[in-house]
Formats: sequence, structure tokens, C-alpha cells
Amino acid sequence: MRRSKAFIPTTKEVPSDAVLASHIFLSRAGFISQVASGLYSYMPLAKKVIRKIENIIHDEMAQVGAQEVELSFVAPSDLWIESGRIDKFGKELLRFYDRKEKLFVLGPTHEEMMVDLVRNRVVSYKNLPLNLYQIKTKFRDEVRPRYGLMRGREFIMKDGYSFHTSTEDLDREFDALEVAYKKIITRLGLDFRVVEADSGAIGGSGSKEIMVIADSGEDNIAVCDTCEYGANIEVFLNMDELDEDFDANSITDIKTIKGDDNCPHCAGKLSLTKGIEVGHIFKLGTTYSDALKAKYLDENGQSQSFIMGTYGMGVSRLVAAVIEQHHDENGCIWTKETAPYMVNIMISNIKDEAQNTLGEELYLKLLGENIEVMIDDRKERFGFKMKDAELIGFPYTVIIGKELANGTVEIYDRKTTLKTTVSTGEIYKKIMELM
RNA sequence: CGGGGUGUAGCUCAGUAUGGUUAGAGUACCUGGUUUGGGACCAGGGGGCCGAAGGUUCGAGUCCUUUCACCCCGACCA
Repeated sequence: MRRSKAFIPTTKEVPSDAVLASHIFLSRAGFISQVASGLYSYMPLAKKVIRKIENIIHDEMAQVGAQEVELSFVAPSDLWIESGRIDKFGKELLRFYDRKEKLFVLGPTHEEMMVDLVRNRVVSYKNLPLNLYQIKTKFRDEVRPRYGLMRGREFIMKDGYSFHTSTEDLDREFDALEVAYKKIITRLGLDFRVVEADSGAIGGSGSKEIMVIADSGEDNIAVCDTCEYGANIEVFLNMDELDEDFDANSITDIKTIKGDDNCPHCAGKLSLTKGIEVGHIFKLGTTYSDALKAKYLDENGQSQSFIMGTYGMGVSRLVAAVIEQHHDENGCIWTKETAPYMVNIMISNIKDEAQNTLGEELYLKLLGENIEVMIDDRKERFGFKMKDAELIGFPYTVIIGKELANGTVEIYDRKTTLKTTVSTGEIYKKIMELM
């Protein structure tokens, strides 16, 4: 892509309402644009990042044999009445009437829709287990949306649902999905913990959250310094039966824990940190299949309710989480798997013919290799283009500038902020090595 | 849903206590020129229903009433 033609409206000014790094930089670097409270439009750079995350999810879902479907976003309220959740969800569930005065809702999560899709179609144990998922816009009319993509009302989520004939088989699937989720977050280049969590309003028994470690996270989690154990703070407190007056939001109480708590699973010490919940997996059991009368016939010809699991992952929230974990004072630092463009070719002085020629040549060559490459061909000065490149966060920027007189260019590494001098003859090879 | 705050140019904001030329600055944008290794400089230019609706007044960005939107703290939260 040519920067001169790219729709990437970057700004020097910080949006007045942005607090979090991800919100500030995604806005300033031209990834997202707020439309209303909790509603954002994605511009080209954001779309590219989202697509990359989605591709990794599809990839790992295929590995565990989950199949992609797509449920309609607008859902008839009947299903929500049938499951009994229409009242439980309250105002967070956005309702409206169509022209025939029929009540519909915008899906905040899709247990009902998925069970409805499967019931009366999968009617034999022979066709189980089954794991179906989608990546789709969700809508929750949050009381208080905030923090940019972190807590919007409309957001993109991967939601998956599995159907089983036994709790043992559900356990197996649950573990497989936990592994898959870990792989996804690892591939995205994020530091995370899987923590024990509360099942919440969805219901069910086992529940784990994937927490991306970040100071700006909204969840307090206790993690062991020795083993993999981690727990959402509320869960940890319940287990340990600490004093009932404990207030998880109180700083003094949190400090109290920090001092003297041992891991319940090993001899390690627990410490407290903050996390961004990017994934949540549940063992649902038969809650929804019972409510919606979704049954199959077992080996003995007996009617049984599906035993279900559900697996969510916040795609748009992951975009923000990457930046929360990877940024500096100058802007975004995308990881290799999430970068909208891997390479930015910066022509320092567009009027310099030699610089221009080399830049164009390299650009076409990389394009030919399907490298995601941007060429900054704007008539701007060096400093302006560098600031812009740092704000957007390209992993690598090839600086074609005055060093060209010595037959060299530089590769600027956004993460380390180091510049490496490379001869013009080796630049192509060097870049291919970095990919 | 409680408490607080803000709405004026694409963006960041002055101006409102005490009503009074044609509503401002910076930045961004357009033209021309200079400049070209860390968000340059000079000159010229386009851009506003002062959130909306009512009212008070000779006169309202400014005062009054109503309303809408957005943000922050809290509670809530797959």
C-alpha cells in the first residue's frame, strides 16, 4: 500500500476522552473512530489486525475440529423467552420490534441461537460430539461502556458451543479448547494466564478465563510464581474463605493478601496482578439444552439432553489488549502476528531520485513476495514520517535516506527502537530473514 | 442506576463571572515558494446553525427553562 493513498488519518492530538494507551493510540494512529458511546468504526488498519486475529482463531479451531457457522445477529425474542434469559439479561439485551410488531433482540451471546440450530437436526449420539463456532458482532447495551475497544457495546467475539453425550467427553473438549485458546494467545504474542473464574450469570460448573496481563486490566487476579495456577480474585477469596468483609476493590485488602498467601496447588507464593479478560470457557452442562428441550437419542434409544460447553474469545478486545501490552510513549508496537503491515519503506526525501528508485524497487519486490508492505511516498520530512511510523507501529521500517550516499540504508526495529545499517545489496535478503 | 463534568472549526481548546463590532487561537486541510535525518518555515486561502428547542432582551456563544449527547468516579458485567 502507498501511504500517500492510504486511508490512515493519524493525528498528533490525543482525543480528549481517551484514558487507556490502546484507546489513545488506536485513535491517534487512525485504526478506530468513535461513533457513539461504546460504538466504534474500524478503519483499514484495524480491519487488517482484526482479520489476522480471526485467521489465527480459525486456524486453531480447525485443529480441534470445531466448525464455523454464522448465526443471524438479530434474534427472535421467543428463544430468549424459552430459555428464561430475557428477564435475567435485563436492559443489557437490546430489544426492538419489527414492522409486524414482533419482538427481536440483538444477540449479546448466542447459546439460544446455537442450541436452536442444532436441536432437531442432530438427533443421534452417533453425530456427537459437535463443536460449532462463529466470529460475529455482539451487542450488549452496557450500563457504562468505556476504554475504547476494551468495553464497547458493540464488539466482535468468537463464540463456540460444544455438544456432548457425557460429562467426561465435555471435560475432554474443555481441556482441548483451553489448549487451543492458549495457543491462539501465544501466537498473538501476548503474556497471559489462565485463571479459575466464577461462572457468572451464564451458569454451569467449570469456568476458566484467559487473562492478558496488563496494568490497565479491569480484573484483579492472583497468580502463583511457581506453577501455572491463577485465579480471579473473587474466586480465590471464596475458596480460601477469607474474612467476609473483604472488598476486592479495596487497595488495603489487596495488600493484605499479597503478604502471606500460598498457592493452593504448590508451595509457591501468590502475587496479585491485573488482567484483561480476553477469553472465557465454561462447562454448561444441560442448562440450555434442558431449557430449550434440545435432545438426542442415546445408544439405548433413550432421549437425553445435550451436555454442553461454551467458549468465548473477544476479538476486538484482543486488538486493544495487544496494544495495552505492547506500546511505548510514541505509539503502538504490533507483534508479528498482529501487525497490519510488517514493513514500512520510508523514503526520507521523496525528491531524491536515488532514494525514490530504490524504495520503489524494494516495494515491488516485497509485494511480489506477498509481504505486507507500506511505502511512505509522501512529500514530508524525515521526522514527520518517523513519528508517524512509530505511532502506527510497523514492526520494521526501512529508512532510505542520506545513508544511501554510502550505499547503505537502515532497518528500524520498532520494538527495540534500534537502527541497523544494511547495504543496499543485502536489504531484500535481510528483510526476508526478519519475516 | 447514583455522583460529578463537558458540549464553540476535522482535532485540542480560548471566549461565558459583568449580554454589545464581522466568533477566535493552535493544529489539520488547500495554493505557491523555501526546506529535507526526528511531527520545519514564509505568504495566501477554504472551513462554524457556538449540541438542540423554547424563552428574556433593542441585542444572546454569554442570562433563564427544557432536552439531547459525550466523558469521568462508583455500582454492574461470558
